[in-house]
Amino acid sequence: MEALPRETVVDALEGRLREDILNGRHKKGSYLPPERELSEGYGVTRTTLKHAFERLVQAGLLETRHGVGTRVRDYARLGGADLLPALIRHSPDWLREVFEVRRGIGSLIASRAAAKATVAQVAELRELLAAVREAEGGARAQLADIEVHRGLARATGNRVYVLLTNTLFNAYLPLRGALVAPFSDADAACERLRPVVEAVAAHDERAAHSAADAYLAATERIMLDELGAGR
Amino acid sequence: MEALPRETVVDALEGRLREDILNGRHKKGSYLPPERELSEGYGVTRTTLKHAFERLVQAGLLETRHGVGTRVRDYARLGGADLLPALIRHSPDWLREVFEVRRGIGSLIASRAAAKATVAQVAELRELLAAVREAEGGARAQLADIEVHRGLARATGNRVYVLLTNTLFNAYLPLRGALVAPFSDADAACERLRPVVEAVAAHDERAAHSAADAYLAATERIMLDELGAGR
DNA sequence: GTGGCTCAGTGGCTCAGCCACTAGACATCG
DNA sequence: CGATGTCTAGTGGCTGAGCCACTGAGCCAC
Repeated sequence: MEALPRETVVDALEGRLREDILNGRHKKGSYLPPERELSEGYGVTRTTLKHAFERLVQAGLLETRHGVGTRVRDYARLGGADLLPALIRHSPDWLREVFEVRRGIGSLIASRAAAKATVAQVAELRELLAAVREAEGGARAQLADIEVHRGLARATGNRVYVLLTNTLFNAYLPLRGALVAPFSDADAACERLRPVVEAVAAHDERAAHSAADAYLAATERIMLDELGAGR
Repeated sequence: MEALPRETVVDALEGRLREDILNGRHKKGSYLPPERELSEGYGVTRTTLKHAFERLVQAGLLETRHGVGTRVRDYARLGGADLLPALIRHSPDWLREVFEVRRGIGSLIASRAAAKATVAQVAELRELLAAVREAEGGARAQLADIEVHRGLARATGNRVYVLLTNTLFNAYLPLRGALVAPFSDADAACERLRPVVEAVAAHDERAAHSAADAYLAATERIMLDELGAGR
C-alpha cells in the first residue's frame, strides 16, 4: 500500500479555479474578481483563496499585481511544460501530443545514452530492465518501466534530460491507471524494451534511436487504443 | 520602460528557503523544523511561511503531510524541468547541460516543423525572422530570436513543443542579460537563423535538423565563451 | 500479541484587521 | 489651457491569534 493523497479545501479550490480558467470562464488577459469578492463567492476565507492563487501563479496560470488585481495569463503562449498535468486533466486531447513528443525525446535520449553511458550505467540499466520482468502486476511493471527510462536519461550524463523525462511522466501520471495496458504482460513489456537497452550497451547511437522510437511507438499505440476504447 | 517585479516578503523567504534546500542545508529526505518554529526563526508569520511553502511544494522541492511535517523532496531524482530556473540561479553549471538539451530538442523541433508547417506558418516565420534584423539593440534582437523559436515550435503543430520551448527559455531567462552577446549584431543573428527558416519553408526535414543544430551550436558557443570570460 | 485509547505535536484553515501599492479623479499652479 | 501634484477608493500583501484535523507513539485492556 501507499499513502494516498487527500483532497484539502485548497486542493479543491485550486482545481475549481483551474477548471474555470482552462474552460475559458475566466478569459486570458482578463482580471479575476477581487479576492474579497471571490473568496466570499466560493465560501472560503481570503487566506485560503490566496493559497490556491499561490499555486496557480507558480504554475503560470495567474499573475498578481499588488494594488491592481489578479490576471489570467496567456498560458498557451507563455506557459511551461509543468502545466501539462493540469492541461491533460482538463482535456485528454493533449495526450496524443505528449506521446508524440515523448517519442521524439525518448529516441533522442536513447541515442545520447548510447553515446555516453558508462559501464556502471549499462549494468544498472540491465538491472532495471530485469526488474520490469519480475514486477508483479501491470501497475508495478509500469513503474519499473518508468525507472528504466529514468535510468536512460541518467545515462546521457545530462541531468536536464532527467528533469525533462520526469516532466513528461508527471504529465500523464494522473491518468496512470488508465494506461497500464502495455504492461499487463510483464514479460512482453520487458522484451519490447530490451532492444533499447542492448543498443545502448553496444554504444550504437543509431540503433538505440530507432529501437527507442519503435518501442515508444508501440506502447503509445496500445495506450491510445485503450483510451479510445475506454470512451 | 516596463514594470519591474517587486521583491515581497514571500519572495524573499521563498528564495532563502530554496537556497537552503539547494545548498543542502536542509538535506533531501529530511524534515524541516515545524512551521511555528521556522516562521519564528525567519521573523515572519506562519501564514507567510506557508505561502512560501506553497510555492516550493508546487515547484517540487518540498512535500507536506498533514499531522506529520514538511519534507525535502529528492528533486534531482524526481523533479521536473520547471525547477531549472531555480537550479541555474543557484549554480550556473547547469547552463551547459541546458544548452546541450536545447540543441537536441531545437533540432528535433526544426525537423518536425519542416514536416508539418503550413504556408501561413512559413509566412509567419519569415516575418518573425525579419523582425530579428530590424530589432534595435542586442536585448531586442534576443527577444525577437526567441519569438522565432516559439514560431518554429508552433509550426510543428504540436502544442507540447511550444510548452517545452518555453520551459527551456524560462530556464535561462533570469540570466538573459549575460547572454546577449550572440545578438549584438542583429544582421548576423538574422543570417545565422535564416537557413533554419528556409529549410523549414522547403519542407526539408534533414536540412532543417542540421541547420538548427549548427545554429544552436554556434550561439551556444558564443554564450558559453561570454560566460567563461565574465568570471 | 492484538486492538482500541489517549495525547502531544504537526499541518490545515479561519477570522478580523491593518499595511502597501496602484490608478484615476480631482485640485492646483504656471 | 495644459502640466503637475494630491487625494482617495479599491486592490493585493501580511499579520497574529486561534481552532480544527490528522498522525504516530505509548499505554492499556483484552
